[in-house]
Amino acid sequence: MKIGELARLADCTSETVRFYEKTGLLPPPQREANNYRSYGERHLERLRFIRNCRALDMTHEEIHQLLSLMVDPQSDCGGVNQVLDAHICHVDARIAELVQLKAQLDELRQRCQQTQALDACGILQGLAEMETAARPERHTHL
Amino acid sequence: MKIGELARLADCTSETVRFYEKTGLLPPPQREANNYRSYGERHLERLRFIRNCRALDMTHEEIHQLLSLMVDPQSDCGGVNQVLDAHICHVDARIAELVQLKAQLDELRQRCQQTQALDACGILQGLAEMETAARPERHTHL
DNA sequence: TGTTGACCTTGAAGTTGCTACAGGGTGTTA
DNA sequence: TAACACCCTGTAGCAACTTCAAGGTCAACA
Repeated sequence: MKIGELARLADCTSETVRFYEKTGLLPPPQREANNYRSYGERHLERLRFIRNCRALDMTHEEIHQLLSLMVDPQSDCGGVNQVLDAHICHVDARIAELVQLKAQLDELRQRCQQTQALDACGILQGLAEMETAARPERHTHL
Repeated sequence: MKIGELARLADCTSETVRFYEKTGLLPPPQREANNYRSYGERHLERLRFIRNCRALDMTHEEIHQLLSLMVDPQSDCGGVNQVLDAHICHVDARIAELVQLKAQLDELRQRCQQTQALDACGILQGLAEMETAARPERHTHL
């Protein structure tokens, strides 16, 4: 099948497929006489796998790891489990960050209960006076 | 004061300051005879304001809006409140997305309780079979 | 036969908010 | 005079794509 059909079946665009090929996530397919890319079922399976991982917000690197761990039929799925556990930790960490951020924002929002002069606005005062409390470094990509 | 001192006082780097100038978030300062940038208190206040907004994960565009809304001393803070409310909505939306994602990941993780052969691993099966359920479009930048 | 339209090709540039050079100039101290 | 910390400009890199430009291919229709 051609790239457009593959993309449709995996719910993405042709550009995304070409991008995955360029970055090594998807192996280069065969070409037809007219230089069009020609894909088979294996490609579709792999692309769907990748898209599913992306739907779970995994990075390309995490996906790469999974794909590498899957090539050796002798190996067990311990590595796979580790990658997933680590990813779940990222998500947990990001949720915690955002919940904390949300609390800060709510507190700031409380400071101005009605429309008033700029000078009196508690939000602007808050934004001016906040201690640029060295914001926690990102440990996640989310 | 010179750029390095300004940056230190606002807890960022000189590169970041120059970047803000280039993108129009910070106005170009005067220059000394040697072409060094020369900043005053007003610049520091503005930079701190920007850094505080960034610490709250606002985008440059949101910050731009706030800064624009602040220049007219006649106006009230209704616009400011709106920007903040919209931002809080973004954070709420992102938290909801991630919580939902976390649930999906936990469910997937359940499918493989011990290290086993790749073929049997419920996680890999899950990743292969998941319906690429057109993942919800991002409405936020977070 | 010509042409329209849908599809394919490559490569480069844009997105966000910086960070990290490279290659130079300036200024103070030893 | 040299070392060193600081400043300057401009460019490239990150992630994961998206968009655009400029063109090639192919089937169908008048």
